[in-house]
Amino acid sequence: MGRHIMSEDKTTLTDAVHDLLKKAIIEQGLKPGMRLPEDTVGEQFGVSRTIVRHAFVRLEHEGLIATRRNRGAFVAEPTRDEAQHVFEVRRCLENDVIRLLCPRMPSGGYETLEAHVRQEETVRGKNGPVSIRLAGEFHMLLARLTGNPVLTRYVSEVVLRCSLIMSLYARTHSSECAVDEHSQIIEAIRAGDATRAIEIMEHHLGAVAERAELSGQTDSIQSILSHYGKELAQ
Amino acid sequence: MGRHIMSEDKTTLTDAVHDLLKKAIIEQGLKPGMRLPEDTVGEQFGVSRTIVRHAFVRLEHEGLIATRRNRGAFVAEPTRDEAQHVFEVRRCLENDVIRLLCPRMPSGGYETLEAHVRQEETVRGKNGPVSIRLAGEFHMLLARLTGNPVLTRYVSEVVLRCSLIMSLYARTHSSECAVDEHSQIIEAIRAGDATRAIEIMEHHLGAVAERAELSGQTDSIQSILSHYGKELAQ
DNA sequence: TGCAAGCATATTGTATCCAATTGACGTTTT
DNA sequence: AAAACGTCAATTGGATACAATATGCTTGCA
Repeated sequence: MGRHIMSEDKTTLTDAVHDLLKKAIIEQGLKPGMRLPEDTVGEQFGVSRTIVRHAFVRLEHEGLIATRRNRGAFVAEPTRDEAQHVFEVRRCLENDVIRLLCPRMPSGGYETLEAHVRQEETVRGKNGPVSIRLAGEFHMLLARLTGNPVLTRYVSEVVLRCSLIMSLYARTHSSECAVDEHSQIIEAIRAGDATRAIEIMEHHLGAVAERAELSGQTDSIQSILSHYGKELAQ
Repeated sequence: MGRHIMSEDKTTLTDAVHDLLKKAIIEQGLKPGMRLPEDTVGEQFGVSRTIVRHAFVRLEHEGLIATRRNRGAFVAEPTRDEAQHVFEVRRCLENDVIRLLCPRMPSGGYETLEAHVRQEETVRGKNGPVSIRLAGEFHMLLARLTGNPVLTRYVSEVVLRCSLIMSLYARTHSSECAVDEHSQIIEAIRAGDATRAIEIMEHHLGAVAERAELSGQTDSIQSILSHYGKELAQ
């Protein structure tokens, strides 16, 4: 049956539904490939299909769902190739963030970052989902400190898409980010050493991408079909 | 009255309306700040408000329009600060493109680029709108050659937003891009000299941004209100 | 005559309704 | 019995209808 969502009408219904679905996808409540019927979602949240549809448009633009004409919406299920593209852009953008940040870290920026890292350390190992979320937020925070909302949005988008990708391809979720590398990045930026910060960042993200098994294989027909080999093998 | 748009139903109505509005905004048929009533647009294209609304969601996400609750949609009118943020991201992304492209320009890439530059040269000076469009497309083409669709989309978005910004703030449109610098960038990439290519690109985009008068002033309250001073002055 | 409050209109936000496409199941035919 | 065809339920694409909010104008009052 469901009831209305918005506690206060500061935002529109579409925004509310969008945010909830986004959260559900990131937290893997909704798994990649899962179908999202419009009226099911609408009933669940107590809104009409119109609203759900609008939310879908935005989610698709953000790469979190895919829609197929007359077939509806599905939680995005990026191929390995697509995943690699997202990771590549993430590396580019995060390096850009470092370059911008080195000469103009705002006052209080380091304190904010260190506070965040401390928070990450306290939950390390314990609460899996929370530590994954915090790891992502570290990178978004870094972007936000550049003071550039356009860049911040792009970074957020790719970081979130990476979360989705990891949930698809990662062998182990192993907290997704090494917390101590976050500290090292902060220190390198504080020292004004962009080159070193980028080096660490590259290693940091490279480790994540590798864990996702994106490096070796490609999306060849063979690699796809290999998963189905057993059913045909006699 | 208006008739239906889609010649063939390869795409959805929303896509068609979205593309038309996008084109109209970029070509300055729709000028920044202009109001976009839903039913007016709908009647014009022969579709219902539902479709227009969906198109608006995407256009807003792309930063080409701004919507205010219960007040409708307007063609985006970025402030100088916002404009500067867009330009900054554009510089970052285009430099990233160069870094990626240097070690892996696809075969036939240089030929495609040179053909494009030749095309730019033939219309140089003559057809203003066309040469502006071609200049933008050079940068999108460069991005596309990386083979990364995610990066290509982001570059396209900021390039288009820059067009909008130039139409707002540029003193002279002066073709917006120096064609010979495009050639120089190609040559630097061909030589594998990313540093030099980035240097030229920075100068290239810096010149564009300067023409937009973004460098000096900021968006302080004073600078905004100064435009209205006369009306109150006795 | 100038300002404010209230009504009227226009436009947006949301829900419902109709048409068109899809996928599945059952039937028929070879 | 297997394959192809046709019908049917379910769901999406799109339009219309209704409710809520903002804007503009008129009118009343100081």
